[in-house]
Amino acid sequence: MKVTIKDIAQKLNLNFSSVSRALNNKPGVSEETRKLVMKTAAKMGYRPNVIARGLVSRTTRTLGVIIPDIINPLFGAITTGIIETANQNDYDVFLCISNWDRNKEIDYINAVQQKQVDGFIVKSVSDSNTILLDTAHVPVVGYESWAANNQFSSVSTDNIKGGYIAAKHLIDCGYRRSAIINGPENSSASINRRKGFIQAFIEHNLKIDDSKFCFGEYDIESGYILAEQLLREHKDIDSIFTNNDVMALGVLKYLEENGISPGKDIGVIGFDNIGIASMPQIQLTTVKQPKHSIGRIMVNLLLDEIKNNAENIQHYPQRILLEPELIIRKTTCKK
Amino acid sequence: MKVTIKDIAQKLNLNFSSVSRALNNKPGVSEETRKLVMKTAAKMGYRPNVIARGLVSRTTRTLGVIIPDIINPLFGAITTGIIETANQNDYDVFLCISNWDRNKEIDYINAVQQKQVDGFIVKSVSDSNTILLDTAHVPVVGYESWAANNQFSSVSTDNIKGGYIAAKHLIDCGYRRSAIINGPENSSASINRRKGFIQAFIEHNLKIDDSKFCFGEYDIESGYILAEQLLREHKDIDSIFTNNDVMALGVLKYLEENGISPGKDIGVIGFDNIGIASMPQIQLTTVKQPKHSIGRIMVNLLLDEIKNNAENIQHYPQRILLEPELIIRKTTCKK
DNA sequence: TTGTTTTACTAAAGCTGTAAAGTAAAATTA
DNA sequence: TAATTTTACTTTACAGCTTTAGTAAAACAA
Repeated sequence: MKVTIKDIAQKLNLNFSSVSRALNNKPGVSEETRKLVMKTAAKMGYRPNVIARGLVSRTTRTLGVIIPDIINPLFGAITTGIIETANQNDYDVFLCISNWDRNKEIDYINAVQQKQVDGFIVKSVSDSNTILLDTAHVPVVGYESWAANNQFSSVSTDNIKGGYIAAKHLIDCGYRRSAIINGPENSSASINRRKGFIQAFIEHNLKIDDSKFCFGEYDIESGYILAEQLLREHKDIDSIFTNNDVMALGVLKYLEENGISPGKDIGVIGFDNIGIASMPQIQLTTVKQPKHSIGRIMVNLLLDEIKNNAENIQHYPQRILLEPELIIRKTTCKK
Repeated sequence: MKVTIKDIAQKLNLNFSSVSRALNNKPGVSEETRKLVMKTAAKMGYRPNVIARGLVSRTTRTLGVIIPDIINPLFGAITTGIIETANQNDYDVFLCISNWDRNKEIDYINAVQQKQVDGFIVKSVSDSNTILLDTAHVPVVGYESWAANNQFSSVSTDNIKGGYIAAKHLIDCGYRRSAIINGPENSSASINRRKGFIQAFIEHNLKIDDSKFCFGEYDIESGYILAEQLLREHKDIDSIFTNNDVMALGVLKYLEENGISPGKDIGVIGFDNIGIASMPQIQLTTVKQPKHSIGRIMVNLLLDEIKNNAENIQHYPQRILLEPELIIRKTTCKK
């Protein structure tokens, strides 16, 4: 069925290792033989079994990528960046979707590691990362994983700064009584964005009330439910900072359904700058993350580490922080 | 470094094949030894190298998936369905994004095939599928590939019917002069949706003008540009059928920016039913595809074929057509 | 006790490829 | 022409695992 170098060798009455060298452009075969081998290989439809090759070289040119969810356009864009950059460097990607499930994440790490990936890119749900690191002796780059574990490199947007510029913008617009719709309580992104947000309020001698922090999942429903809850419990809220755009969409949905005009009646600012945020019907003010670049940078970092690892160069984990950018649209414009 | 069965064998003064049998629960080892091996393997942190195992079994429990784009929520959802179902069956997935580029697609097919995937799921951009089939002797399942090549199985929504119910709904709403914003001219989905659409118009003794068909890419920009063009060239258009929701979003963007009220001034119906379509600010009427199921069904079909292939059971390509469903929202409500 | 069967292993081959070492013939040098 | 080097191969080993065949010892039957 499948053509191997042995089949080629047999056909040409050559030893299979000569065929190997001919195909790999290594010395030790005459130009004549090499050409003959090449031609025969092409004619027979030979495709190297890179798996077998990997057994010898102990590399697979394959990366494992574990992401919570690709329907959230944030991760969709990051994943696209990852896959594109990996492919440009002749790596393929095992894509795993943990669906925010800690156990699934661990299962994936084990399964994919057994497939001998050369490295991992992980957006960890909980911080099972540590386990990963101990058991897998494989280079790893995380997204937003620094706080949890600085044994391996991490890339993220500067979330403190992102929270800060979000708050600063709200304050500049004249909002004074903000609420925050956070992601899960233990999410480091959420923690840092909140931290930066509060910091700006303090710097402007404004108080921000703990009771106006609420926590949920990073999805539309959560945004919707928490908006309802917040606005019911606190009549004085004049603006909401949601920890991502998808949640902000939920907030906007609630506002729309209840005849509350975002921007006028209440300010809303999100995080990520997903595509839909720019729709004229939405016009969500948000903090942009360089999503595609995040993917690209993570891969480049990982490939570096893989290379260093192969050459036994000492590994120093790096933390890369990317700049957030304020995108002002219509959901914040009190003045 | 990495623990192999040989390391375990050496430690226990056993032959490595006894270790192999012990770990795989095959007969030929005493219960005592088996337990000892198991315990030692766990203690030493042994992880089987499934790659090496695959060399012997000639399977990798890996699928190759080639998709044009995962930021379009349609493919995001299909891909999620694929990955989830694959994982439930202990398969991993190489995800490749062709970015609607025919050559990239071919490159991917070659690259991934060399990694000995057990099967392919492909949403082909052009129909390079044929090449694939000839060179790769590997089971393949396509999304919307039947018209192009019925050598391998294909799953899709019944696009003719989808187009039909879209038109029927517009007619029922009282619209009479529709335009169609299609995808690329050679897209089979686009062709079939248009065909069904026209059919409904004919059945209702209505005429639909060829000059109101236009073609573009499946993205927001295309929808935007073509809406502008259509409405400039044809003042009488009362409704637009776009071949997917993302394009419809572009149309809605144009309408919003020009003070034209969708639903009232002009009817808009999309295709796919992506998440944002249900946002109150959007409320896009559309034809729903069972996206997640499409992914699931493709994987199940593929795994069946892989199994049959292994058992040398004759392969008959199947065509699976799923039911589209009309989702009525606010962008169509003339009456 | 001898012969047979079963048990519990070991040895070796094979999956596909790379790489290092070995060899015979051709080409070069003295 | 003989000695040396180069060329073009072949042989062998190995990557990590499975599988088949082979073997020695233990268990059993006659």
